[in-house]
Amino acid sequence: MSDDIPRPLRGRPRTMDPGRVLDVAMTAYWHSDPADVSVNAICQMAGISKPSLYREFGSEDGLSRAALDRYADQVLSEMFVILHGATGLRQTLDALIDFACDDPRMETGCLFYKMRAGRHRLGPDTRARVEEIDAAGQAAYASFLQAARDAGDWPAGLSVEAGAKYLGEQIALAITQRASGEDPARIRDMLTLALSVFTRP
Amino acid sequence: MSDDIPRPLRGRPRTMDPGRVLDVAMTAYWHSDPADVSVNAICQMAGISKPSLYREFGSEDGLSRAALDRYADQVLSEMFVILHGATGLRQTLDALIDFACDDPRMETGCLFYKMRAGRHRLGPDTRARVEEIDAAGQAAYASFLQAARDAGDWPAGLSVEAGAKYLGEQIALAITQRASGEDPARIRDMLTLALSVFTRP
DNA sequence: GACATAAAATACCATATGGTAACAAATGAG
DNA sequence: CTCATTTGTTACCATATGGTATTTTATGTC
Repeated sequence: MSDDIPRPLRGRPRTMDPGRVLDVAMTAYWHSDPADVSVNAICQMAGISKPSLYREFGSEDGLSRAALDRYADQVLSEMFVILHGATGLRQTLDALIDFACDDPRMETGCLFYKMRAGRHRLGPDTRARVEEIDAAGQAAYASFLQAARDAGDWPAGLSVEAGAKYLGEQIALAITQRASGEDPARIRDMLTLALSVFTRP
Repeated sequence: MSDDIPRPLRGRPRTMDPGRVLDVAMTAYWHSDPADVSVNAICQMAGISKPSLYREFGSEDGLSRAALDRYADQVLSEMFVILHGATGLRQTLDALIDFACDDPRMETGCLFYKMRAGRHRLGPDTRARVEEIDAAGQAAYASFLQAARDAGDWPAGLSVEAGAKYLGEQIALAITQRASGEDPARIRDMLTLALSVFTRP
């Protein structure tokens, strides 16, 4: 994944740190909303000029896509860890509830969900990446639920596909509600209620 | 509610029909997204000039607020009818599911939910109205559920308040998913699953 | 020092936005 | 007919956007 760009031998040394710029962009997109953060604003926050940014990322689409990549690596991966290290249905659902409702990083919502909600405003590359992540997430939910089903615990008359979609949407809803300042206890109650369909006869 | 504006005795007769303009605006906001429709575009679609619109509605906030008012009158009222004419828990939930999943008017989503999702982008008046409608909706859900609870059918350990919030959010989710082109059958399955918590022991 | 090279910043472009000043046209009152 | 009144339209404003042509600055090479 690390691009190991060959540093040139001659020329003015670069002062712009792409990683730092990406951190700025990712945080701004994340804590506010991708549609409400302009490239101008990011340049100002990062203390660089616009052409510097455009040389590195090509376009706004390139920047937002790179920011989303970084977010997937640094943040979203944790959710996949929870799913892949699943021990049992109830425990893993509880872990997901804890993550969605209590993890301080999700206090201002999830960048991926924000981008997905406003995907029609994204550039083609970023949108493609959003759909990729969405599919990966759904697959992870599905394989987790399939394992639970194989282990026995499963409500009758529910397909794994439908359950995965449902689970994903309920978690997205909870995190999105956190971003909009809902009462955390209420959110937890609602998510617990929504996911109780998996663990009740 | 009808403003019965006294038509002046003198002056150029008006050709602009505020109702028609509001219909154009409401439909555009509704079928696209409030944040993606400019006043310029609305003027063009309605075939009027910008100052005409601004004389009538004062500002973009005034226009969007008026459009939301009209939407509440013409569309949202139906949902309140379903709730007030509630006959039983199961039947009314089914009616809500039908409305959310099958009503052709919700095929492109719900203007109210779209505005609520992007409320931070709205002007103060429109946002205030959104919150008003939100509270009214929640109250309607609560009184419906309270009646069901009084009638006997109610899961243990669930407050009416929490149930109302949950119900409202699940319906909002379903309608929002319709707007983003999800498979209608899948949406119905998910909403049915979500609302099954009300009707299962 | 002179020069190629790469990165930086300034200053700009076209476009779009919400909003308005200034003016034209259509009516009733005198 | 003249004039006030009301509406409508044209043309404009300041601001912001994504994006770029141009120039300046800092380096290694010769």
